[in-house]
Amino acid sequence: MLTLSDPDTFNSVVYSIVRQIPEGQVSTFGQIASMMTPTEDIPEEDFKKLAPKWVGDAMNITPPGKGIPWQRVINGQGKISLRDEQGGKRQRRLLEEEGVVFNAKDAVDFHEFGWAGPSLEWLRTHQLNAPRPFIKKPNPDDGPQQLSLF
DNA sequence: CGTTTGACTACGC
DNA sequence: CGCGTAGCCAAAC
Repeated sequence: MLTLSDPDTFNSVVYSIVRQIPEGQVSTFGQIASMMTPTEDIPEEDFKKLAPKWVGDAMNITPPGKGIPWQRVINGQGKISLRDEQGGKRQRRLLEEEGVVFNAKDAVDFHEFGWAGPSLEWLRTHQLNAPRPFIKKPNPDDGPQQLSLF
């Protein structure tokens, strides 16, 4: 069983997930966190609140040169979370070089660039949950609103 | 040493 | 819809 309360273990799981994000797509801290299940030593409700922040912490100390596409992880608003201005510009540049587009609000449209998550096969072999899906924007022309996956 | 501060989010006002 | 807070914890002040 994974001991996700151990930061090193938690981070290694995060990195393994981030490595799956394809070029030109983005994930979020919350989406990555949603794939993980808390171990018994932490209440689930606490984990749900804290895991996204821990994912952010993991991104903050991403080991360089190991092929971890850290730039593809942004916040739930579709925006870059780096506080450091230089770092933020660098991340945006890296994403734009991959073809990711930022709108006028400096946000990425998940419906266009959001990652649907790893394959079910990969998730199963790594004992991870399917990620919380993005909610599709209801199109007024589509009649009654309905929630659909991605 | 005590305090502040984070690549976050969900939730309650 | 905006704003503050809780949740854990290590590192920097």
